[in-house]
Formats: sequence, C-alpha cells, structure tokens
Amino acid sequence: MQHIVLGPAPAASAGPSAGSSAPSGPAPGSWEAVLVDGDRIVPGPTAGPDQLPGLVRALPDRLGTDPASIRWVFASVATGYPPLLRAGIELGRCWDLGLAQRILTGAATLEAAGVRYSPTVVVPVRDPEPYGEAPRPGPPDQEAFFELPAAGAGRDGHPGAAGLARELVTQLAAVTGSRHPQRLMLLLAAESQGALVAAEMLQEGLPWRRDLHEEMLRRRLGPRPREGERPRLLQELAQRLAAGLGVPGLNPDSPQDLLRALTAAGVRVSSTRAWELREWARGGGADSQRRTELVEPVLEYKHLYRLWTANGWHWLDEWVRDGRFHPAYSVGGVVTGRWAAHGGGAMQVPAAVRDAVRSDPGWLLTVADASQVEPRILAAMSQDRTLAAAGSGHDLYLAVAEQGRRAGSGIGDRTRAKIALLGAMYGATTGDSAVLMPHLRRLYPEAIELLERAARRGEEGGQVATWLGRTSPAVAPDWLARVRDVGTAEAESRSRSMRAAAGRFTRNFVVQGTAAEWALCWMGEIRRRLREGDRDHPRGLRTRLVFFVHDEVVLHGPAEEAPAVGRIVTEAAATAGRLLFGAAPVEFPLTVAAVESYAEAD
DNA sequence: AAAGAATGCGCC
DNA sequence: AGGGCGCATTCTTT
Repeated sequence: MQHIVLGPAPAASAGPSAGSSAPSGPAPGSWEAVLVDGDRIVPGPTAGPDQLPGLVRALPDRLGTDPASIRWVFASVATGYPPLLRAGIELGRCWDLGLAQRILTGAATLEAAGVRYSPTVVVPVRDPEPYGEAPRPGPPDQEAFFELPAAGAGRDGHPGAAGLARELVTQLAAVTGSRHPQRLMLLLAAESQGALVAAEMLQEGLPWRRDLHEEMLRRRLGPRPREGERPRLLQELAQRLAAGLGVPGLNPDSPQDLLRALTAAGVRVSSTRAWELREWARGGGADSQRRTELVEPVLEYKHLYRLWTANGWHWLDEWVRDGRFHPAYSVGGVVTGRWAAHGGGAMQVPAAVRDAVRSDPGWLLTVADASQVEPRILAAMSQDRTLAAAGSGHDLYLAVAEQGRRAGSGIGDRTRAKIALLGAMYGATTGDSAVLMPHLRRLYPEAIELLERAARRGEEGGQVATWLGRTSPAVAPDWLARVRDVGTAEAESRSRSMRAAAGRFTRNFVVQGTAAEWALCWMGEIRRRLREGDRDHPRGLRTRLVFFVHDEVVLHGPAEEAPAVGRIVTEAAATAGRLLFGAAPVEFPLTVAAVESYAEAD
C-alpha cells in the first residue's frame, strides 16, 4: 500500500518581512504530494493552487505505481476531494486525517481500547461546502490546522503536507498498537471511504422532478401563495378549524393559542402534539367518534402545514438545482457515528414528496433498505444464538414473535415483538415494552445482558465503545458531582434522571453506533464493487450511489445495469456483515427495488 | 432587533 | 414513552 499525502506546500518564504525578498519555491496556496512508505516520508512534486487534478492524474505514472494500490491522504476529504470530482477524477481509496483523528482521540480516552495516541498536528473535521458554493483555490486546509508546539512548526508556522504525513504515521502506529487493530483499522478506513461516498453524493445529487413536486403541492395545498400568505387549502382548513373550535380568528400556527382553544373545546391535553391528540381521541370509549371528528382537522392541518413549511416551494427554490437535490452529508456527524446532513433536511425527506424523486429517462433508481439492522447487530455483537436464529430470515420481528409464542411468553405477535426489542435498545422504562422486558431477558439472555452492561456503564458515568471501536463521549466534567448531589429531594430526583438518561444513551450507543459501522462498510463495498465491475461490466458500472439514510441507499444508473446493481448491494450487505463479525451466523437481508420513482420502493 | 430556548414534526 | 438527528416557527430573553 502506497500512501500519498496531499497537503499544502510549505510557503516560499516566511517571517514578518514576507514578500520583501524574491520568491523562491511554490506560490502560496500550492499543493505538495508527499509519499509515505512505512515510516519513510519522501517529499514529492508540488502543484499550483488550481493544479491538484493534474498532479493527481500524473502521479501514478510518475511513481510507476498502480493507481489501485494508492491510498490518497487528505486533511479533509470533504474539502479536498470536490475539486478532483469537478475535474472528473474519482479516487479509489483514501484516508481522512481529520475523521481518523476524531475517532482516535476519543478511543484514547477509554482505557480498554488500548489506544495510545497523541496527535502531532491538530486536524479539525471540516464539513463540506454546500453544493454550488464557489470553491476557494488551493488547499482549503492551509490555515485550518496547526502543528502542536512540541513537534516544532514548519517554516511558515503550518505543518504542510510533510507534517500531515507525520500525523498519518502516528495514526497508523496508534492503530497497530491498539487492542483490536484490525477492527480499528477497518473503522478508520470505512469512515474515510464514507467521506469519499459523501463527497460523490453531494456532487451527483438525487434526481428531483420539480414539476412533479409542484404538482403535488398544488393538489394538496393549492397554488403557490404570495409571500406571507397561507396556501389556499391550508387557509380554508384554518378557518374551518377556528369555526369548529368556536374561536374565530384562531391562529393554529401558534401552539399556545391552539392549546387554549382545544382546552376550551374540552380537549384535555397538555400539549398540542399530534400523538397526544390521537391518544386523547382514542381514549374516548363511546365518545371516540366525536373526539376523532374534533381532533382530525387539527391533525390534518399540522400535516399540511409541515409539508408547506418544510418541503414546500421555498424548499424547492433553495435545494433543487438543475433537477438534483444535493445533500451535504456530515460523515460521523452524529456522536454515535451516524451521518448527519446539513441543508434541506436530507435525512428527513418525508414520504409525501418522494414521488418527485424520479430516475432520468432510460435510467433506474435502485432503492435498497436493510431490514431491522439494529437487532441483527445486537445479535451479532452479543453472539446470542437465539436472536441470531430469529434473524436468519427476512422478518426478524416475526421470528421473535414465533419464538416468544413457543416459549409461552407475552411476546406473541409481531407488533409486540418489535415494541419489546426497540424498547430494550432504547431503554424504555414504562409502557408496553418495559412490561415485556422480563420475557425478552428469558428469551435472549446474552443480548439483553450486553445492553444492560452498557447501560450500567453509562449510569456510572463511564464510556462505552462500538464493535469497531468508536467511543461514546466522556460525561461533562461536573457530571459526577451533580449526580452525587442528593441533598434535597429535588436534587435526588434530578440525579436519578441524569443517571438514567446517561444509561439510555450508552445502551443505545453501542447498537446504533455499530449499525452505523455496518452501514459504512456496506456503502464502501457497494462503491468498490461498482467501480470494479462484474463480468458484464468489466470496466465498472456507470451507476452511482446518490442518497443514504442510515440503513437505506439509493443508486441511480442505466436501466440495463439495474440487475447487476441489485446483486451488488445484496452481496455488499453480506460482505459488510462478514467484515465486522466474521463468520457469526447473522444475516443482513435487504429489500431491493429497481424503480422509476422513489415512492414505488417500500 | 437579535439571539437563544422551546415547541413540534419529519426521518431512522 | 424511550435513542439519535435537522429544521421551521413561535416564544422568551437579552
């Protein structure tokens, strides 16, 4: 494996009199490629601020290296890769020093991880620039990171590519010396590949038909209103609502006003939340009919209001460019390792607008959804054979219900099985799922023990780690002191609730975080296989990943590739399972659909 | 007037 | 009734 670090070239001259002497060496904002082979760090060629694509194109030949054996190293892939993509260059493998540093720094705080790491250079994680933003030329990271004083600054006070290369060596050594080097290596590699995927998705975009979206808005809300006015159908609904509740001029957008009006009309709720209104209507016994009629328009209003404000005309204006929605993903942006997305609410695209997502003519969307990832992850992590057996088929919850019936427990049907398992993973303490916990514990002792051990750690103020080694954050410095303060009844109850919340968090962290790792590996494998191709596509496929939501991917490509894509995503899911858990008997089945409209999937 | 908190809903 | 988010709007504080 050949590592090539792409970073800022050291400035030609430094010091307070910079510019007064004749320049020698690369211009400010230039790139340098530094080669890392084991511990050897070899300075390489440089290129001007806008010349990175040329440099990357020329390097493999110049070094006599097979491009496939190169791992390209960036301070931040999110900011370094887009210029290459715009120039039509796709990289095979990479390493993101900032993302790796964040994980290693966290891991080093957890004794059990055995990670000895102190960074030589501070490399902050950078979020991607929103799509279409005019990029600044040159290495975007030049001023963003700085060498730690102990390591001795470079000539211009910044470490440059050579400093980044030393940091890479430090990171790799930290992995090698850790307790689970293979897992940690897999995590950092997968996180970095994730950054490649995210940058490519940002560039590519999800195909979005503005005309269909607008048609749907018109159908449900009426024509686009003037600025500051409600759409017609929403306005009519608001008036009907006001009349029904007997409060002329009621503004249903104001939770306070709405709650007052509801209360006056005899709706006994403590907030205007939709689930509470539904519950109130359902709890009416013989009166449920009347209650439903009272509450229904409110729920309808809320739904349409949400559609209007979150995914209406403004959203289209803001986020859909040239027939594409370009979500800017933040890799590992959630503490658990899940991706976040900034702009346009990419992770919350509601079902109501998905019909606007259409493949280009002659192309298809492949939508692949992994079924019940988290309980399967739990089965694999805990090596709970019974739960793994439940996961051998497509519908884990149904199998759990069958196992529950055979054992004579209270988990007799699919709905209750699902509630019970989700409740166990989230740490529910009341309601249906809490009642079912003892049954679950009897059925799956290893799985439940893993969750409760994680919860106990959190309750003590400790940290936990995912399967591959991402660590939960340490508690706030004053956390323990506050938890120990039980002087008054109020303080004691606060203490108890803080401990419980910390426990719920760590309990969920191990499962949600490991599921995120599985998803990273899944996408990395999909990408690798798309590039590698198959018998029918020996030079790779044109299909690309265009969208991702935690356990679901969308790909877009020529219709004739769709069968191959279906095989690729399915095989990649199995491979991801093996990468994480070896031969553990846990399967990761998918629902795969090749469709013209995103709404046709599921 | 601006900033921040709270409310509520969308997704997994 | 319980984990993780982003975002728009309303409400409160500065």
